[in-house]
Amino acid sequence: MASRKDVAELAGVSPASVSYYINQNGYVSKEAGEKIQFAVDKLNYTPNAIARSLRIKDSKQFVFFCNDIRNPFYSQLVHRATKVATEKDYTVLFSPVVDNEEHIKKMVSFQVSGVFASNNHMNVNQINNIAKRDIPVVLLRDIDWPDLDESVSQIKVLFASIMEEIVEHLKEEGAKNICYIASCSSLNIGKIDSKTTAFIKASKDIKHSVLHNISATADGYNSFLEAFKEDPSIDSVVCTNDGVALGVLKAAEKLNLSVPEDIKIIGFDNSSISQYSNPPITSVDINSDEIGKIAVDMLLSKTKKETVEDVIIKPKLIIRRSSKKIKHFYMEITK
Amino acid sequence: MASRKDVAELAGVSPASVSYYINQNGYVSKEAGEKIQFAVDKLNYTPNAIARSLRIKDSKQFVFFCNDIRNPFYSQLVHRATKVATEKDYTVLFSPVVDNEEHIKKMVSFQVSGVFASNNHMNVNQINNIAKRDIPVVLLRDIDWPDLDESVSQIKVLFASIMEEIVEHLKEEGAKNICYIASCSSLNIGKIDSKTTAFIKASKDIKHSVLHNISATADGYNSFLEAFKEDPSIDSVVCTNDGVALGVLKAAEKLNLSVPEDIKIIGFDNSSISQYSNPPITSVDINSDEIGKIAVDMLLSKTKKETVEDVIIKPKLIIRRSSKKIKHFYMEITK
DNA sequence: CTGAAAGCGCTTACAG
DNA sequence: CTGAAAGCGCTTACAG
Repeated sequence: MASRKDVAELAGVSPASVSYYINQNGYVSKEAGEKIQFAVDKLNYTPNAIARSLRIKDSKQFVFFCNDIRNPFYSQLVHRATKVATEKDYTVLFSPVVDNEEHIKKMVSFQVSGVFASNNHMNVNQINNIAKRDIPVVLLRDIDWPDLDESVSQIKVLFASIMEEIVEHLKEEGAKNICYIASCSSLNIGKIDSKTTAFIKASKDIKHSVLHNISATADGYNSFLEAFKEDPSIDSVVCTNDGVALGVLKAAEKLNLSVPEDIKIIGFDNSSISQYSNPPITSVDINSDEIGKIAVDMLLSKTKKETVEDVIIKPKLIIRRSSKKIKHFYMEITK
Repeated sequence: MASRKDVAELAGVSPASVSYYINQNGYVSKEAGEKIQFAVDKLNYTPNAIARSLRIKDSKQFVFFCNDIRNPFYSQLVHRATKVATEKDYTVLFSPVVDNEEHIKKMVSFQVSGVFASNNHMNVNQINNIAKRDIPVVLLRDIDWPDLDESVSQIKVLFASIMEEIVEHLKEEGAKNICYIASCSSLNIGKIDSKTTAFIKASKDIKHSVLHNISATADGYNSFLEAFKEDPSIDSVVCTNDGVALGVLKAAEKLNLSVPEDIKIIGFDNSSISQYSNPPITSVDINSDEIGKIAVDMLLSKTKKETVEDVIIKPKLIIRRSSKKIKHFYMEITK
């Protein structure tokens, strides 16, 4: 691997001039520039980003802690975020390991320029420790943490209002007993996500129940089979994501229940699964693509020490045939 | 941010001793160790990974170039790979930007320990350039590159045999005209992926066609609508992934075609979409989870200069109701 | 316009 | 058992 020194030698200039030339700062004569460019091409030289990072005390790497990119919500978010980061000449360190103190420390120790995290599987201290090191942090807030370091910027999704809208819609369609299938675990105190909290609050006037710790399609399928056996009066299921909703739909089919007549199903994320399943599934559009872009933009602003306001995301309910009887069949395909 | 020097001062030892203590090499007395540990805790010290990387000329970062993690095949692969890498104390730099020469150079310039790439959206030179820098490279081979640097290790999926199996199966079910929907673009010479090549070869005795450059569900939906309008004799569709297959299924529904009687549909990746859709979709299990683990294991071995054999993956055809009339309805749910 | 020099925070052979 | 010193490949204020 050619280093800056090799380039300088070949070009017959000092190493400093090579730096000045590469970074387009400082003065370097046209003649010297040409010699340097020739040497750079010849040696296929790329500046060592690690050395540069150490010197300027910034690696231009953002860390993304996302518990599970197999969830389309996150894969979309990370996809867009990495694209935007790349355009701005940043690079992203991705990690799905979110509950290991040592690992988090390690990721951050790469003199990282900023950290994005979704807080449903982390704890406040982990986030606060990063923020205390003066590293910009943007949090996709799922759980309300009163003692969060105030330097942390948040992206908040308005689950309270959308859950009210969902419950209202289900009531209009005749729901009497709603089951919510949550991805968060009920066991960990302080880890009930705001989606679940919002559901419980929105359902105070109607019979309801919550199933915890389910996020895969297969788990949705099995857990609904079980839940329905225990309580056949369940007539509506709201699911933490579309994959789970698809599992519930399949379970309903297995139980010979008609959707939406016997059982109404609602998912989250408005993924292609919900648009294209049969019947299409009512879902909530949270625009994770946009959140990915927003997250990087916020990180970038924080990097420049600009003041960054928290961002509020207002989800949209997309009603489809899994929750509403629609007389004339039509294709519910958005966009 | 506390540095090693701060710890040394607080503990009353030399910076070198701190290093020896942290890295568990060299000798440091029990007494000195205790003082150092105290200082580390007090200052919440974490060694600077960038400085360490520069010194040992290795960042313990792997780069993953994956064109689109929104595709469940890749999100599963990357998910598992990052988990395994983390266990081994490596970190992963993820990038979906795969066609930008400068960006690739930049990622690699972090004194990276290894690179994983899927080659369907890159070119040989990009890969060879990395390999020439003596960086371990593992390639998920989609396109056959004769002039690939021989230091590159490959994971090859046996598409030839599985495509034969698929075409055979479709013929048995009465297929006369098969359409393959490919994600690769036909425009770029040398970029036809081996899946497409394998399909064309397997279909030499039957009428067939290929649609290019389609990888999202919506595109699958629209492209099939169009293709069927042009050629209503199409009775089978093989799709590059399950998402596309779901789109085709929806299009068939829209056209009032019965599946599998009028039109047989086959997807790829055996994702939960294919297992849980209605009807369930015949698909090909490639075990991307396992590939993620294998990729990191190979990278790790190459890092230790061990000889690494190429790996052959044999996909499995999972037949479901979208391609085969099954008399007694049952749930085709694997695992 | 150009280069010598200090320093980013580490590791590690070497001398004591 | 411990520490002074060289060096990883850069950037950048400073002197010429």
